[in-house]
Amino acid sequence: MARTVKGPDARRERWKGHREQRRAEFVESTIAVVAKKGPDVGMEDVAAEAGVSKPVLYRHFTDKSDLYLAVGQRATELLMDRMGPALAADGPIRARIERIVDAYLSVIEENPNLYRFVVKGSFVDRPVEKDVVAEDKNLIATALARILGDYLRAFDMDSGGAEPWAHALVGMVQNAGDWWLDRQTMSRENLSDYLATIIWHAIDGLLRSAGVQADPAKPLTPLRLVD
Amino acid sequence: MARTVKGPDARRERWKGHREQRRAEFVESTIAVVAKKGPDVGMEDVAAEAGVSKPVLYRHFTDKSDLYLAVGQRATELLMDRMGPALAADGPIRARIERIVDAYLSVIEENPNLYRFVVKGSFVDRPVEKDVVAEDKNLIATALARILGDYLRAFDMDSGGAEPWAHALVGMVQNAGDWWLDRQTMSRENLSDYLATIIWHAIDGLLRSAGVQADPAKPLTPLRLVD
DNA sequence: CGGTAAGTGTTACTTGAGGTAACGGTTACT
DNA sequence: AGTAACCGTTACCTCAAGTAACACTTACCG
Repeated sequence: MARTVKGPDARRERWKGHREQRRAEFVESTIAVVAKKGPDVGMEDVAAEAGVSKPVLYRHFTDKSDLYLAVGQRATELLMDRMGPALAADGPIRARIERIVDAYLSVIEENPNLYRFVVKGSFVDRPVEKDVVAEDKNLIATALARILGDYLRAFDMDSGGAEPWAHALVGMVQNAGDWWLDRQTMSRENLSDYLATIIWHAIDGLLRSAGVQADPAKPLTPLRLVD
Repeated sequence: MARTVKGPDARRERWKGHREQRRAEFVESTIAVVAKKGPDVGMEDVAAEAGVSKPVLYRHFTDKSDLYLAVGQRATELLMDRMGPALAADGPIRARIERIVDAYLSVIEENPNLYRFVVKGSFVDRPVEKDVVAEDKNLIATALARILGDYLRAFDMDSGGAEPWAHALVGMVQNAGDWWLDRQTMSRENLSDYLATIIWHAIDGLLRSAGVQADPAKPLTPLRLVD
């Protein structure tokens, strides 16, 4: 008799969630071996770190590009875990900027090899919409652009610059962070302070041209960086 | 009798400068094929574009990394040819900033594939001191840092931020340029204007905190961006 | 005019990393 | 015993970077 009235096949249920967990384990193995050996690790290195052979790896990832993507997504989680509280916190605008910047710098400082691996992964040959680095920058820039745009529109100013300004601000932190990662001629605390200073001046200048005179020692209401 | 009184061997003199010229020709071939086929071209593509076989190419370049370096240096020449006049020109500070930014954006707009090829070349496995993109950014940032530092010191201010601020400003233009290159939702003229605006505000804010109230419609004396 | 310097040409080949074929094994369920 | 979904392995393929090894060309030298 056909078993159509029974539940799902338990042999199938047995493995529920297993593939996702396995994939996550391989991503962690990749992060571990990248930390150890640098951003140029190969699939053989990742497999060895995970204690499997390459065919096993390829059962869970389409190709190396797919692994880059998965690692990039995990790196984004780690970054947002750190930056999220700083983004959500309220307080004096300048201090908030400094905390956000510092959160980012602390992440790239703790695992510079992972940062470089992820950035390198942006150049692997594949559709640009799967570029995690570009996606992350866009995410942050879009949130910034929304806030800047809201402010500018509130004062009947041209908000056309909100988006490029947001991308410019993201570029400030990333490029200064890259330079600092290579040189480390100053402490992270100092760099965060300097970057917060110039970012604040940039934003302050834009607001002043909109007729707003903001106090850096106070919260900027209703400026919100999180949804 | 020994030929020590004669000039150098003409068989040798015949080829004087030839290798440098040949190498330059291969660099131009690379730029041409990259413009046509995109940043992922291989050595076979470059050789075919130059009308030679791969061994000939490898007589002039140590490896692909060496080709990346040579192309990056050529791209830097092209960039400086365009930016040099803008950097050297005097005039109202804000307008100067806009011309410099526009010069840069015009270069990456004219040959985006070359730009991507050069940036991708930064990730080829080799010593970081041969990274032309990092070198170019450092060159510009160092010139900026010198000027900012000079100004800050003239007013007894802490100039420790000059270098990170310079790298931050470079990052502004580069990241906004990358975003614009991918999207192109606005004209280059508009983007240059927006970027000049936020850069001016950032610099103005730094100067104000040093007690300087600069007029964007006037030259900033003795601010010089060229040696 | 043969020898030489410094170039050129070519095909066949090597190397190594990404990726896969093809097999057998394990465990729990039906 | 058959099956689902995982696991293991080695040998192998593919392809782009890079090279070995040969012959040829042109202009100069003695």
